[in-house]
Amino acid sequence: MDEQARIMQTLGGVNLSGHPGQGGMTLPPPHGHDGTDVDGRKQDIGDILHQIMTITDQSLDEAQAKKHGLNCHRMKPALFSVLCEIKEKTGLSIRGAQEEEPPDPQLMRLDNMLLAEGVAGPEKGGGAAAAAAAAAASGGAAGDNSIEHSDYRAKLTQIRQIYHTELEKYEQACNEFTTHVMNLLREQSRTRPISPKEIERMVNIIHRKFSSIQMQLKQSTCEAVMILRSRFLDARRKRRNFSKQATEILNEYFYSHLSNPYPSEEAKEELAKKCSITVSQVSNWFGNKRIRYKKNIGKFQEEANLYAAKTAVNAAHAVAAAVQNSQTNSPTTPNSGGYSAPCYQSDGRIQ
DNA sequence: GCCCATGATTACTG
DNA sequence: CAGTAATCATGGGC
Repeated sequence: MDEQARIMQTLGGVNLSGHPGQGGMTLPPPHGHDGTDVDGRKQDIGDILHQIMTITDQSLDEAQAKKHGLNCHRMKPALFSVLCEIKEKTGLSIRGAQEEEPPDPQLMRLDNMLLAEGVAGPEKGGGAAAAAAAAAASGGAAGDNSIEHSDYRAKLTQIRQIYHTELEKYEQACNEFTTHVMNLLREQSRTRPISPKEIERMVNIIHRKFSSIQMQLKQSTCEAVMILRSRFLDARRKRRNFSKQATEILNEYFYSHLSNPYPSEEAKEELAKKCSITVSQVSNWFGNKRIRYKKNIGKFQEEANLYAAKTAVNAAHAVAAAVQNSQTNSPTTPNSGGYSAPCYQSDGRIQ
């Protein structure tokens, strides 16, 4: 039994003895609640503190001995029955205070969220749920930010681990404390009447206290997941300019198909591969480009001319190479960029 | 720090 | 569901 328990036990024992002032542990008489005697109360508290501070193993042993003496006292059974009687009379108020706890809606919400995020619940499902959540958050664009996905999963796993460790700790502490209190009460029940109901009530109080701590844990875990998610979503929205090369390839395609700048799915895939971006990024790019070009053709004129010239040079090179090729050995016509024939005029305008 | 360019998102349409 | 138009939010030049 630890020091605290011994103190409590001693206090209980001494209190019960009804002989304050003996045995080195004196508790002040109950105080009036008028609040006028503030100085006196301070003095009392000071006394109590002093008594606690001056507790020694010796005084505790003395108290134990006194308690033992009391237990063996011939008047003890009579005193015990009187206490039982008093208890019986005051028991009504305790019974009246009985309450069945309805499930806390906030706790349920937190539980549901933790379950949905894969933090609570079975391990295997957790990872899958997290991955699914991540995929859903990315708008279904598969594979485009797998780095963030794994990062997200790793962080979520970390949160999950911390959550479970803490939860376990709380549970253990709760059990330990409950056992401790029950032992204490059992011990005390030898000198004062304690009904099983009271013990149950006490256990309930302890459990409620611990579950409120658990609720805090759940709340902060939820917050952590939320922050992680928002960061993840922010990262998704973060814009990175495409490489110069990629923009060039896209522009070349756009201006060489100015009459119909709608790449087919295959063309998009090819462009995506060439630019090291996703198909949806290619679609975004063309969507943006079309609308921006249409809105201000004048502004893009120079660019259009530039790419028209570029494509023309490419085509010329291709032709030259083809001519050279045909002159040497092969009858086939090689393709410079892999694109279809440009359908632009020399000034870059749509045909 | 401002301002324009630009990639991403969203609401809407056919 | 692809495409349009508007809008958001950031990058980057000045």
